[in-house]
Amino acid sequence: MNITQQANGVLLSDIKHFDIKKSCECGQCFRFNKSVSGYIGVIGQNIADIRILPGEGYLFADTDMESFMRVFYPYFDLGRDYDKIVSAFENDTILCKAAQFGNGIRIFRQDAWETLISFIISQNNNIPRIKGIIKRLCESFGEQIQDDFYAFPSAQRLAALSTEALAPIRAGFRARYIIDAAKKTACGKLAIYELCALPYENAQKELLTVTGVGKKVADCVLLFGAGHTEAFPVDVWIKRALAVLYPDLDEPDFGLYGGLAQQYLFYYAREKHLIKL
DNA sequence: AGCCAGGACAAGT
DNA sequence: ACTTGTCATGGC
Repeated sequence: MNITQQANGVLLSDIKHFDIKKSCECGQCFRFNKSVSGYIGVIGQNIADIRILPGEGYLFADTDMESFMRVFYPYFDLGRDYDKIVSAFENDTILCKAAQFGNGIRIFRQDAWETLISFIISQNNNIPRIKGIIKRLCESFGEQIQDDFYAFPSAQRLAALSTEALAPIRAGFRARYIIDAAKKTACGKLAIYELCALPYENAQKELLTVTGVGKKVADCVLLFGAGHTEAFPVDVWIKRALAVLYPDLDEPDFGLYGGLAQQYLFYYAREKHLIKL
């Protein structure tokens, strides 16, 4: 892996296990969109303008080394050895196949608060509409960064709102869940940024105290927003995938990096259009 | 037009 | 402990 300062940004080259398309479209994040030559989205207060340079790598446009190392390096999980993780899957031929198919998927380290709200919104919903609701949420209550790019609104800001005030984002029955999560986070009852330091079970228990957060949403927050790589969110797609791929096992355990296994299986199930039960 | 969506919850067995 | 209806909205 090479990281070099260029005139118009930072170039990431000679990188294995990083497919920006797969990583942005595997359903883990909702704030990235296709651009002319890559993907563009918001990370905290920063705009990530990633341009694909075929055969060369990725150019992170309009940024410098300092910002790259502080914001993008941790977000895109660049310090992790994915080869090592995948090698731990090699005794599982099914998982190996899924891992090969999904090669390049990285687990982004998203903001825990943003992840909580995003996956509350995700319940009984589809990805295009989830993205729309989150977009309206940011445009309505987040701070403008530049042009059409808005930061994710703070818990304090949303905690001051009524469910009626959220009507414009059209979150439906999830509006009151969002407000409840905001209030618990803003007052400190839910220590959202401590979840990464807690053992998995304890962290999950904390999240389950929020109205509208069940096991699946909690596991998504733990995996995508709190660095708990062992979290294994079970949704309808994973249920189908497990039933088809592991018909004899009722609850397969993929270990410490089950979260990555889950992403591979999820991507595999969706892209291969695995039949319904 | 109608089914269903990266579920959770409450009320019923 | 399992099963079922309901929730608000709109993508396909």
